[in-house]
Amino acid sequence: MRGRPPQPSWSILSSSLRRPFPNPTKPPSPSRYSNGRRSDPPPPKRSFSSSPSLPPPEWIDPFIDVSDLNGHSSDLHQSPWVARIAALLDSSPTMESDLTAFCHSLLIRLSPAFVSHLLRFSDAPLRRDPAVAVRFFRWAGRQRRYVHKLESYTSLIEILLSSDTGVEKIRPLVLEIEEYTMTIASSNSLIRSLGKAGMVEELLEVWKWMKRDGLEPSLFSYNCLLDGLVSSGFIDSAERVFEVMKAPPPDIVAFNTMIKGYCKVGKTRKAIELTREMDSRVGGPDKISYMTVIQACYSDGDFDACLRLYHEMEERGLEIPVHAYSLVIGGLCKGGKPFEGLSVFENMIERGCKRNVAIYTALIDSFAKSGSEDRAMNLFLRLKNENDFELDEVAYGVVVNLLCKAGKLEAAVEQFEYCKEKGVSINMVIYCSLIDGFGKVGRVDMAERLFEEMVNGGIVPDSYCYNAIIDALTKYGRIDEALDMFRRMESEGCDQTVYTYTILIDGLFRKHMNEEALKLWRVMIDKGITPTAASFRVLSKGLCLSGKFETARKIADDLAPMGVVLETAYEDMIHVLCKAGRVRHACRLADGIIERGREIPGNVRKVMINALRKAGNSDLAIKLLHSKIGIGYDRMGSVKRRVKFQTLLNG
DNA sequence: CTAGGGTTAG
Repeated sequence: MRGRPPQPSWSILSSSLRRPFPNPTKPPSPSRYSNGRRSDPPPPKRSFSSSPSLPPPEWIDPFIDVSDLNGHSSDLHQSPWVARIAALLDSSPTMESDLTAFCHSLLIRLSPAFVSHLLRFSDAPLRRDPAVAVRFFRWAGRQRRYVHKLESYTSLIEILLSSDTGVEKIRPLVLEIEEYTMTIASSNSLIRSLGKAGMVEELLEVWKWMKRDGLEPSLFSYNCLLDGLVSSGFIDSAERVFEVMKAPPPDIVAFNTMIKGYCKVGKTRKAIELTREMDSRVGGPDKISYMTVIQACYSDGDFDACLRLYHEMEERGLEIPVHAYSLVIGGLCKGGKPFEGLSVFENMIERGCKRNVAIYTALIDSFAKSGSEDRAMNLFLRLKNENDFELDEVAYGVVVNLLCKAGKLEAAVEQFEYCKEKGVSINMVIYCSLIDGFGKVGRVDMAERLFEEMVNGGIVPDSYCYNAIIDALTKYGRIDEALDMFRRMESEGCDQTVYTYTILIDGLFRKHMNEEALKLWRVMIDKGITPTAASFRVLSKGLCLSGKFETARKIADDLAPMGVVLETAYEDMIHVLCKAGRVRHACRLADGIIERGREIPGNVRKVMINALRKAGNSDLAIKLLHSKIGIGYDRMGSVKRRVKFQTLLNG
């Protein structure tokens, strides 16, 4: 539950949603104006003038009525003032005084509608520059006898929310709105933009004011509220709103918003249940409902569900977006089923969907990883010769990687050089595959050269790259240089991972630098890096083979309270000991497990039986096979004890 | 008279 925001105060919603707000009297206004809460501003009084000798300044409007000229009943043209004022709106420090001087010399004042218009329309420079918009808004507000329209507030807030302005700057603006009488359009606009920005507290304020002014939220209002709650992670609140929606009842958008909400918090099952409910309530899920849940299943790694949902979409005759195909095919590819992926892909083409590079890349990668390198390469070469596609760096990345993994370094370099020629950007991933590939076949010099070429090209290597080069150096005995790289990583601010440590610990043990290896393990633990089963396997192997299996056992014991999942730690150690022919030690370790009240798993017994047989001790092997050692119980006094391996060794 | 979904590599 870490990182989850606190639930907003529900009281506001529950009181206002359950019964209609009566709104008989308006609260006393804190406004400095005498006409109660602000609604539209008072009509500007033309009689006002600061100087009796001059005509009064004129309030200018954003539109001019030209209906008299052309005979149409109502024809509005934008006033030429709009462009002239807009030209003054820039980030210059004298913007305010320029505006004042301009208006003063031409005897004009900007009407509230004029200001609202400048804030609303996208051709005004204010859309791009929120800071200028705020300055203009504040300047206009200081004009004599001027009161902002509510729409100016909503437009300004929209501008601020679409930029990266901090929430703290927007909050006070929202609070100023309290004095206005809400309109359905303004409250909807606010609910939508506040919801998008995750300003749920403010959104609920607006909701309250809306109710206060006797406005019934529309379906649109409800849906924006739901979306706001959902995108801020308040799924419980959204759920309660959804449940009280009666008039209007939830529509397909409301359902889809809830589905998104459940998906967001990881409740994919609940989301799918909701799609079932849609059949009887809104005439069934649509393509967006399906897209949302397919996306969630994909993120969960539940690729079977992706495929099932896709089939459902087909049965219902829904239009299947390309992106749905991408997810389904991508899922099949990741799940190691490239042939099934290909068949869905063919369906997609039949239906006239546009092919894309991402899907091809996924297919190529999947074929390669499930052992059909030839097929993968053929597909790639076919695409390369077609002119419909520009293969990107990801596609080349996949191919370079597959060639490297197959040990075909010359072919990999060929593609790499081709990328350079054709201007396909060479990124870190491609370098990384090559470094790893050359390292794995022992051409450490090439791996090093590529690493330096990458760095000189301005790429800052990440942990994958460092791990690849460290692995190369380590595997071919250059442990000191590997350790140099390890330190370089640290000084460059690149995080060392559990893989980095695993590689080096393994390398150190290979060089019989047992103390250093153990020390490195401790450094890793101290840094708070969670060990993996593989990392412990490397450590325990090294320790066991150097006769320190007590130390290994103790470390495994220490890890358990850390909550590290090393279910197979002891089994791994027994494996290592058996493989090294130290069956006696393996037995002692197994007894240690028994002493802690655990059973020895069947596969571990099998390993021990095989080890005994290999060591030429087939008698003991058979005895173990037919005994209850490690799994059954002995009667010792009144206490149940599992039969120990000791009994085997004692004859 | 608005709103709800969005991928490929080490």
